Amino acid sequence: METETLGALAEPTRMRIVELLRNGPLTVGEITNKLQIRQPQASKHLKVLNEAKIVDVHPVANRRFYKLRPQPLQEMDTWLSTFRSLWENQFDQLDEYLTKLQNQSNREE
Amino acid sequence: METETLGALAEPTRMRIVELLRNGPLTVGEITNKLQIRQPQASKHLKVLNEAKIVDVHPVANRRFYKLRPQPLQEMDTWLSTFRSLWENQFDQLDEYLTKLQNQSNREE
DNA sequence: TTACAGAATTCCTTTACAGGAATATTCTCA
DNA sequence: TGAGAATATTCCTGTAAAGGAATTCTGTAA
Repeated sequence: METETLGALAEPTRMRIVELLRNGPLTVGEITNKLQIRQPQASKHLKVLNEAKIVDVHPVANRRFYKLRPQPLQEMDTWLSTFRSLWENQFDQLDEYLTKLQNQSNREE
Repeated sequence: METETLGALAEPTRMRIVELLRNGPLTVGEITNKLQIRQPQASKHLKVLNEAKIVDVHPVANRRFYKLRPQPLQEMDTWLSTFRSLWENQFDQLDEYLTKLQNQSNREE
């Protein structure tokens, strides 16, 4: 999967934008209002998200609606799925648990 | 979920380290060799991953074994699951499909 | 056409971070 | 204790990226 996707999401404001768009497309102005940021910053962040193909633009008259694209997030999900055994496997969980226990007793020495 | 997790992974070398560690713990030297990078860079990247709680260290004699911690990746997975309807839902897929079709016909004009 | 609203771009400054090279630290074992 | 292997840290430099402010672009409606 693309590190560009992660890089684009690794910025708090952009994370919030993506979370907003989970509920459907929004215009730049709506995003600006909901996040209480300045319009140029919103546009700049949206540009980054757009270049990372995380969002699409749909102009309607004077406005531009931004909308989530499934693909990059889906690719992240697929990539993460290759790690799922780390926490779905009982033995690994037990292992982590024992490690924590051990750390605790170490601290007591 | 933490943007720190995403930031740590949004660097190609660190992604590769995490992917290596999927198969089990490795020492700094092993990572250095497998990735063909310099040892200080390996240590530096591991430090970032460690501060993001993506890896744990287990000293054994002279070496330090680095091991994946499930939690941050699991949190990413949980976060992504809130977007899963974007690509699991038939209607959304159809919507994307129609959008692509429309873009194609636009290009032909 | 003009004026205006919505959105994008540019310029500037500051800060964070990556790699290279050198050096320091830590642990083991003879 | 001293040497050496494994790893971490420091210093330097270049670069990318974020926010603020100002400006520009674009489409709409009168």
